[in-house]
Amino acid sequence: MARYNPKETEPRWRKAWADADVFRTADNDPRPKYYILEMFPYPSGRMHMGHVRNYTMGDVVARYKRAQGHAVLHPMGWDAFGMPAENAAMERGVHPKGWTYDNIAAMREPFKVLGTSIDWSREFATCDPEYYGQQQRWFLKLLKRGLAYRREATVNWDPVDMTVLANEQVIDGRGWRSDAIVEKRKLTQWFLRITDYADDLIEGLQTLDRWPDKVRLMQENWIGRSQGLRLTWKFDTAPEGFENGLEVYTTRPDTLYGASFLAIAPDHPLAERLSSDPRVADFLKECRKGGASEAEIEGGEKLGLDTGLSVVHPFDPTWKLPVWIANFVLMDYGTGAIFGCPAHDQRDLDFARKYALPVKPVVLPGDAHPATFMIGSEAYVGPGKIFNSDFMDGMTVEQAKAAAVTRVEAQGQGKGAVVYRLRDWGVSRQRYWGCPIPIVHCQSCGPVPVPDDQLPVVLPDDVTFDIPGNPLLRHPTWKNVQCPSCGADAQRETDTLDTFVDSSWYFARFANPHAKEPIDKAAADKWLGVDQYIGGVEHAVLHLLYARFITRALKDEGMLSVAEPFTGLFTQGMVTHETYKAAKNDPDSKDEWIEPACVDFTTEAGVRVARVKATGEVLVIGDIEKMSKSKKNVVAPEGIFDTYGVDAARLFVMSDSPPERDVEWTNAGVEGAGRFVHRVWAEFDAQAEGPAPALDDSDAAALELRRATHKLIGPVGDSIERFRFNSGVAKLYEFLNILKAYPAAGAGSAVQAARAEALEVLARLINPFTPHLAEACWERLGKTGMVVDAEWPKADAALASDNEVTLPVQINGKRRGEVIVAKGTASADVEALALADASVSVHLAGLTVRKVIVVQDRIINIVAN
RNA sequence: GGGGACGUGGCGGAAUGGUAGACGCAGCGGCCUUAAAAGCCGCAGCCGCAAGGCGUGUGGGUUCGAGUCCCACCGUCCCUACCA
Repeated sequence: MARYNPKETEPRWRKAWADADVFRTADNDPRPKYYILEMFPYPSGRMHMGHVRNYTMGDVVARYKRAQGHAVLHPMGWDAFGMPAENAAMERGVHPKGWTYDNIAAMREPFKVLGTSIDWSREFATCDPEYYGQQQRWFLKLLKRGLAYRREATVNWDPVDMTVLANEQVIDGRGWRSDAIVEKRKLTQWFLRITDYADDLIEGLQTLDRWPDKVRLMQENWIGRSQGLRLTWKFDTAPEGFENGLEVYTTRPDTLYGASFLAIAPDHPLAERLSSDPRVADFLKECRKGGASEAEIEGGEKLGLDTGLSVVHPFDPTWKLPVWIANFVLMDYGTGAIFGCPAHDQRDLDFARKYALPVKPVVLPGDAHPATFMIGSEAYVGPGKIFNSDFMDGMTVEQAKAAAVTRVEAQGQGKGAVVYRLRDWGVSRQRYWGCPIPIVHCQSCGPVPVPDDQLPVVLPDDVTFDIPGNPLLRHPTWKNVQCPSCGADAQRETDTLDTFVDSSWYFARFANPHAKEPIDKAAADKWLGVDQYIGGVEHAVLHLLYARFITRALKDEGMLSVAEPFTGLFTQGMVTHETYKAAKNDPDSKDEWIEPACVDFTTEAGVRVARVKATGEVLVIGDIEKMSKSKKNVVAPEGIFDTYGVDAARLFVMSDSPPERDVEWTNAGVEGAGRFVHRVWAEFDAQAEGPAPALDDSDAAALELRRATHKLIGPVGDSIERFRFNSGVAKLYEFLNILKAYPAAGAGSAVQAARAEALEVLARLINPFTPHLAEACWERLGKTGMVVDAEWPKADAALASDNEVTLPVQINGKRRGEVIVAKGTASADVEALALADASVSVHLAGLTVRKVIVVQDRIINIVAN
């Protein structure tokens, strides 16, 4: 009896799968298709436990669907453009291209070791010219449709690194790498018109019934549709250029009679118009200083300046309101101007109290009296009846909104409008390692698309990173070209595309990764949408929204047939680990984190104590956190594979926690999974070799085992379908405990026959989770072929359902006994049995039975007092 | 400020409104061993010798029956944020 040796077994089976090329997907496979995809990884060069969890999850489903008879597409690629490669170039003098492809090569190995059932023939990286060239092709089609455009926009500019930073890269107003104070700069940038699809993207969410509600809600909030009124206020005396008045946007036209001031954003054109006044100029300077970091907004005080201008109320020509510049008004939402109704908006109220502006309530809560209702320091934002409002008096808030809009529209001063929080997607990046935007700028022709026969626009290799800024911009020759339109000297666009563009269509490219057009429509029609997409929830409003937008845009371009890229979505939790840090005397000193590999544990006086292995120094056990370099709580998968085996690692991440929740990595946990692997093998190893004897249901023990076997099949499959892998694994553990009670008896016994059946089922049920072990077991059973190609077992319905059931008997909801009856026994008979039961009747002594509830085959409850 | 999720043993967690705590980890006892490790067999929510009682964050409600449904509160976590 040889102990199972994963180190020897696992590579052997991976080779067998590769040799047989079992995971290659044929486009002409007639079986029902199933497209499963995990969010493709960034090639950092290191696989981490999050990858193990993500890709194992997908692999469990992929292998299960294969066994269920689906043609499964399970491809793999690399999200390979982006800043880390350029940072490496700047820090270490390596080339981003070499660095990236080296990383891909380094990561491909552990991904293969993980044993996932991936069709590697479809692999590509987004930095392959073959891929990004096709991306340029469809970008130009979007440009032609007006979905891509250029405009001047305010961006975060890092003056040291001389580059634009994304909002996420600005930390407390400083560049994340340079630590320089970030400036707001106006630059001409490329945008994708995602706002054209705002309504469509909201509506589409309703069709995504296999997405988590949470993600759908996050997208809905992010798009932020609001219904309101655009309203133009006439100036009492109009400043030059604003003769038409000042347009504001409001969602509360019902509160127009409660208005007490107008306020414009500091970067509103009117504010700029007035900045010749030194008071205004000073104030605008003050506002810009603040920066836009969240912390500053949080504690930020509301600042305002009265411009001295006044406007006329739309419903009362004698009513004049002051126009202020206020720091809390945002230029890029609505019209950049608001009317303030302090009584019914908290920000307006704060502002009004500070600058002693009038506060006039116009919405009366149901329980309040008009004479006594007062606004203190809290605005009233609830429902009620309108008052103090002339023609709207007595209306509900909703009625008044409609009435005000109608009146304003009739006066020609505005229009009901829908406004979105969502902004167009700025895709320009002043960076080298991205997809070049295929445009040539010509003095006379303007921006000209690069002609199709000159695509792809390939990144030049001879670039330098010794000084900050965009290497493409300072490249001596690359940008100098002739205008494709007029032939004059012209310059290439040196911005590259946001890497989120790369990941917005890769799932469609997998249908045929070497097509001569961006998307092979026939292949895409066969495979899309992705039946099951799996990834982290952190992409809920970034990647997952962008991909939905691009899919729609490409559909409208006729390149795709589906509007939704991912019909099923699952967002998995993170892999966490305990943290360890050196005890410190000075509370202000920096934490010194210690890697788990350097820590030993003992239990002293019932308390778990962590010590540094080498020195014995006692450590502080910190929080359980996402594995990260900074906390040094990372456990490398490769080491775990080596120590415990790949299957044990896979099994542990699938079994310990529900998949949507975080899982804490513990060595004890993976050891437990490893024990299961060995115990499974021991059962197969103990089975007598040779053909199994015939099944014999007249043997009670054998029949018992057969029942357990057939009862197992449904729940395990169900747990995979419903993404409850931990429960499925628990069922397998439970079954093994049952199986062990039936020792491999002498050859030819009924129990041995039942065991043979149990093992054959078990090998197929563990296959999704521990595929290497499953193959070894299958081989041990003497089966021909590999278990990877075996069908999912079918449960015998008669065996899987009991013909006897144990019914608990409750008295007033407390369990007092049980009766065993044949399944489907009539209620009256069950009731009689229950009342006759000795342990029940003891508790009924002195009580009168009022009612007996019998739930067939489930429970009996006796109501008595 | 707005939105969402979640509170079950020492720990991770099971439980279509129907026997709460499956399964695993840690723990305890035993077997095996010269010994240890591994392995195997058992025990194990809490109080209690037991009978029994109490138990799913707290307080109410619906129900024959609530971890599960409803209301309020407390706590933890996540997302989002001067969005007019």
